Amino acid sequence: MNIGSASERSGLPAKTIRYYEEIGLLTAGRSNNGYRDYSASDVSRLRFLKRSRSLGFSVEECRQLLSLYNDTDRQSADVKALAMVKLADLDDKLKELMELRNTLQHLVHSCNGDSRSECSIIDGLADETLHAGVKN
Amino acid sequence: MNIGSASERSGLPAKTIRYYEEIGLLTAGRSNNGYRDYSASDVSRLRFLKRSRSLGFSVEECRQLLSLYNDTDRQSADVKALAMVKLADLDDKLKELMELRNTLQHLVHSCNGDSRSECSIIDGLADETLHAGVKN
DNA sequence: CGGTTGGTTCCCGTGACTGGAAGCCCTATA
DNA sequence: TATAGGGCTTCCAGTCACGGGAACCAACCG
Repeated sequence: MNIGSASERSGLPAKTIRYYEEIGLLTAGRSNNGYRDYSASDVSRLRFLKRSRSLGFSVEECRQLLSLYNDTDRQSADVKALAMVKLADLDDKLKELMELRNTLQHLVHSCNGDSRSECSIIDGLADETLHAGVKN
Repeated sequence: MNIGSASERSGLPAKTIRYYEEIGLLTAGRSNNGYRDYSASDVSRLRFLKRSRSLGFSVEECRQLLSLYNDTDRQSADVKALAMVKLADLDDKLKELMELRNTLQHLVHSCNGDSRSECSIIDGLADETLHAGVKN
């Protein structure tokens, strides 16, 4: 099938599929007219990539996952190890974002939000000691 | 003071400070020798920028915040409105990341992680119906 | 006077695409 | 059969927020 159908069936934009080929993630065959030609299993792999990307794996991590996907002799422990690292990354990122959110919420709550110029958000952004203060 | 001192006192790399000047965020004066020359209030603004960036504001949002910072006649409601939008963005992002994390954790838990090739993580990544299933 | 450090500008690279231009290929319709 | 359209191709540029590094000038130290 042409790239348009593969795009539709995988949910990935054609541009992205060509990009993945360019970086050697997934190379399709070519028809006589020069068009890219995708098989059903290519579409499966594209879907695999889409889902892995949407779960926060980087393209390089997807490259590893895809090779594990393609290798039917792999050990599930290898996959699990990769996923657990990613899970820990996500937890770190979540923690960081939560702290950030709490600091910002603290700033928002402390601001009157009226027509006066005094603004504790601005003051808080200017004063880095507030950051540590919020953490406690 | 030179850019090195401004960098040290603000905590921003010199590269970043030059970049901010290039995009018109904060323009410093120049000494006779052509070096950039920073005042104490420039350093305050740089610190303000650093903190705003670290709280998840984009450079364009920082541009707005900085103009509010510079404008002593502003109304605190304007600042609060901007901060609240950002807070809502952060909440959205957190929610999305949490779902993502839970899906991944589910996949990790369901995998035996042994030497066999059967791997429910790989299966889960290949099968998008699992995603909806995890949400419920 | 030479060496080191710290400024300057400029350009390239990052990650993961997205948009757009120029041109080929295929099909449907007048 | 001519042509209009849509889909496909490649290539180039832009995104965001810088970071690395080259080539060159300025300041300072011994």
